[in-house]
Amino acid sequence: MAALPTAVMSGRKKRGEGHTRREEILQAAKELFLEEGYDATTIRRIAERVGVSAPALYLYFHDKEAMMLALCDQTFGHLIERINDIEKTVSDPLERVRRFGDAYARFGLEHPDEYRLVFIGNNIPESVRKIGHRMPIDDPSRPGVQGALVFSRLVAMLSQLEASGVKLNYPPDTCAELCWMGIHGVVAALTMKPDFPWSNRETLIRGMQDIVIKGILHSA
Amino acid sequence: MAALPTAVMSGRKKRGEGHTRREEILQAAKELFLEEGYDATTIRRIAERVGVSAPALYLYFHDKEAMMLALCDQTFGHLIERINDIEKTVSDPLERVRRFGDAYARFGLEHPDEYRLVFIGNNIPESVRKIGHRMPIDDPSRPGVQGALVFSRLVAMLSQLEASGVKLNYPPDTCAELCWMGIHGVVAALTMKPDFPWSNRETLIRGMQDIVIKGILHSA
DNA sequence: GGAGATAAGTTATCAACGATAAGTTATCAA
DNA sequence: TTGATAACTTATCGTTGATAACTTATCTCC
Repeated sequence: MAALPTAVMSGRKKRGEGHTRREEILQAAKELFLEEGYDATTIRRIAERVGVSAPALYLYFHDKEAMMLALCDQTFGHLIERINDIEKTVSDPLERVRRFGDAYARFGLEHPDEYRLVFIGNNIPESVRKIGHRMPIDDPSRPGVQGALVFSRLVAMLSQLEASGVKLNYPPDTCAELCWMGIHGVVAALTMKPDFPWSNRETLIRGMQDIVIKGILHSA
Repeated sequence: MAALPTAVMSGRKKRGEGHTRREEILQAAKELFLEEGYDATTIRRIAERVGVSAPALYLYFHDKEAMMLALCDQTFGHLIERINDIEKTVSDPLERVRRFGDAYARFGLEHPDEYRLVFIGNNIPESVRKIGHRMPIDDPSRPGVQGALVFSRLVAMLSQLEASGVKLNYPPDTCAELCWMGIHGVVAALTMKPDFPWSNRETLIRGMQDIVIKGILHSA
């Protein structure tokens, strides 16, 4: 925040500065989503925190879900960066998969709300989606796809693992599904039932990691 | 008073017959939950299908969630019966665990909505629960606990497995958590993202089954 | 067989929600 | 100065889950 002298009392934005308001909305929405959860956060409360009226939010987002999806993409972008780092710094294909699982699990536990929306909740009633909205049907950034992108990276890693000569018990995509489902099970359980007396987190992450890797590797 | 079409001629219940109405509500709610999902099902639609006014439902249930929980307990009761059957007919402790996982996965896939509510969704905003309701705070049947009960059966099975002399890589409850998380990951993924091009269901169930069992057994 | 008592249900209504329509005001280019 | 329009606001809609307060049918008891 450099030279922004004006007070927090956010007045109307200047002509080309709409994107600034958009980011303010995202910031407020993120705070509220994390503080109180997605369902408990209302459009009106977000607007109040930003300092505008509730309908103003619809100038920048198609609906409430679009705000969450934009936040998800933003957050999952960070996970993808970590995956990129792993692929840059780790050469051993099996170790890559390990590091992926570790990064994935920790990421999910650190961002439970985003994780829930992309990989668990996904309340999309979808039944009948309203038309005639003010926003263009598709944001060019196509929010909400980063989650699937993460999964595809795991598939790629396992394909490379097989290509490197390691024998697998299943095709690479099936292996990826099984690995992902195992780690996802850990993340989902810990984030959705945080009050249950689970065993130690590290033990569970490490344990599932060992289990799925041992399980997909063809060992006699 | 105009005579309504006799299609839904459910008159008022006699004095002691309230429980009949309660079951009618449960039946209608179950149909609608399965047809359209939990969120998309409204109190008014349930009441309409039963043939009573919406507030009448609150004579028998504390709120909407209580209806779903009652249905969950009912449905999970069937799963518990199957677990009982397994324990009666299968003596080998390891085979019991296998059969448990198989029964569990199939059950989850056959009852996705109930499964979601108990093991996934659990939307409990919980922030501030209303008081001063008409229903007693606790139904004596204590709905919503059957899901946890299922898990405890798995813990028991793994304790018995260890007691039978089989060496495990982790304490029995940790093993149970890992087994459950793995199978849960399969069920959760398949039910929450049914349109994703997953591998063959049977392969995934069987695969995860093999993986977690191999993973918890201490084998040099 | 009337008189309460009360189970079973109704109508009317609430506040809150997401979302839209239509009008208003500030900003900028010409 | 003007006219287009980006950036808003106010007013309102239809639904939702849930309550309060009133009504009606059924039962028991004298």
